[in-house]
Amino acid sequence: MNLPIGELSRRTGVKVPTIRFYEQIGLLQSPPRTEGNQRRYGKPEVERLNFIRHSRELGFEVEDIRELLEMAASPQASCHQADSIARNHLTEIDRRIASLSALRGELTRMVEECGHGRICDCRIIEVLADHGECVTEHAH
Amino acid sequence: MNLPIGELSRRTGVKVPTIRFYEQIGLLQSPPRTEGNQRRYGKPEVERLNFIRHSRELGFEVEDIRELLEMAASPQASCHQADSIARNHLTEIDRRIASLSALRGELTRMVEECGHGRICDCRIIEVLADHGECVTEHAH
DNA sequence: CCTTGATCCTCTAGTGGCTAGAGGTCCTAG
DNA sequence: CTAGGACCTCTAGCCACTAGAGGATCAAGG
Repeated sequence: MNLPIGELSRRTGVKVPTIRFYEQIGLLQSPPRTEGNQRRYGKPEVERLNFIRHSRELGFEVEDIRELLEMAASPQASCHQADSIARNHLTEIDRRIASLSALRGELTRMVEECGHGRICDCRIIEVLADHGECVTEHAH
Repeated sequence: MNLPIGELSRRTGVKVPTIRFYEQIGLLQSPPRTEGNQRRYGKPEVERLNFIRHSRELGFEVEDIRELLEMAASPQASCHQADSIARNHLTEIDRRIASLSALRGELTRMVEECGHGRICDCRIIEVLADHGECVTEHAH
């Protein structure tokens, strides 16, 4: 277990530049180096990076992950804060889903009403322009 | 109709720096200036900017909007391309909704299973760590 | 021991779509 | 003529990476 960065990358599915980036912003600690200045990682880093990857996949922001990692490091503490981060995130996801669904509705209507004729009669352009006429190039 | 940028901003709901930004990236043409070098806008710009704002609200990317604007400027052309842009966007929206919903499911399960006890027993942290034990701070 | 080529290093800059701030000029009402 | 609000340009920052230049190191084969 003395993995170079490429191997850590393969085991976690996190790209090499991203790993270095995580180190730079302090999500990962600086690992020990070889004499030739190359990073070498152990098992704890594999786990920590998997934790980060999974959290990112679930859409948590880096700042949230920072807190979640701290919590994970003190197993005897209350998990109230973790719960709160997760719930806030859930609310945000719900908000995004709602907004995307509304948007989907408007887009669907737009596309369905398009008569596939000239731009001038196109509902898509019309809806975007938000008024009853074609938008004409303005000669000012 | 010889509006300063602040008035254009008020009428379209697009912030002043954003208008200047749109000009910089070529979404809006450079308007005429006063002797004192201040921008003055007319009605066509109000319409064009409303078109842009509405498109952004619907989640279209700037490159898409660039094309849509070009189309809107040639009203006799076929609207096939507009239709295609809108359909692609709709597909992308569907993809995002699906992905967020899946994520919502996992998050909900996580939050519901949290026993509100110690981190060590917390499903949230456990799921994120993706294995059966608490993640412990690695002393290397 | 030496070469080869894959992997590693650091550093800078770019992505998208803005937003913020510094430091200065202009416009207009009183 | 002055005050202060609105305007100007320019640079830098946001998020979470990604790309690329230009060079060093490592491990395996000859």
